[in-house]
Amino acid sequence: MPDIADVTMIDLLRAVADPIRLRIVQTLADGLRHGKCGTHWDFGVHKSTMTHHFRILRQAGLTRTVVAGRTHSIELRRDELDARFPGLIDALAATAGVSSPATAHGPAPRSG
Amino acid sequence: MPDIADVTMIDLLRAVADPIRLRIVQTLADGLRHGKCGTHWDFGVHKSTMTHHFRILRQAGLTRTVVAGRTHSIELRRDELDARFPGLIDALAATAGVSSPATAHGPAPRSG
DNA sequence: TTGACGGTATGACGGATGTCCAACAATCTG
DNA sequence: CAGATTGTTGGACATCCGTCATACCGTCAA
Repeated sequence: MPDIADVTMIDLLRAVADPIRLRIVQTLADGLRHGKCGTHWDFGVHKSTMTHHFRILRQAGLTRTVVAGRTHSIELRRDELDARFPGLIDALAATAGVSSPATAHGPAPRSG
Repeated sequence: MPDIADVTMIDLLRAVADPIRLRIVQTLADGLRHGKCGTHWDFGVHKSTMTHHFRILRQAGLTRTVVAGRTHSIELRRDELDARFPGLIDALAATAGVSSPATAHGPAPRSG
């Protein structure tokens, strides 16, 4: 896990410029710890592929890994990232890329 | 140039996840129009390589090209981008990735 | 028309990237 | 110990990406 001062914006952007990894970061943006278990992340890719993505995120300085027994969990390095790249995580976690744009008729927000 | 509604966050992130293109976007963040002329952008790469990067940015929905005679200029689609991805351009344009992180103090706020 | 300038289009090439597979390691359970 | 669970490591492979070189096109100036 790199020192946050050594993390460049390019490192960070390259890490999140992948559909799977962006989804992971957006999920982790809730501030909670999430397991690496395949049951939680169902992207339809192989187990080792997920390991690969988790490694990219960690090496990019985005996440921290917590090992407990035989289960591993990851969490965003939120405070450090917010200090180094103000507003970036918030912007990435925004639902703009997930929800449908105004013109398209996506799933109605179901106000209830 | 794609409709802003068709632009995904992944498109956008892939476009800026390159040193040259991120610098271009950060420069364009001043809201002004900048020429594509090689004299303005000296990245030490070939002319056609710059054309390639400009194309990526345009196809990703980040920039707009204005042709005047034999000179081409580009500008950020700032308003549309801010509406679709709130805070993202601001976060990318921040100097965090440019200034030196060595001290970890960040740029002095210069109260003046 | 000829030439210079600004930029694009196309093809080629080496390196990076995402994916799978098989093997391995560490931990809990019996 | 044996077995199951969780995750990593390494290799292999196809694809994508950034770069260059060349050729080409449109505009302005003689």
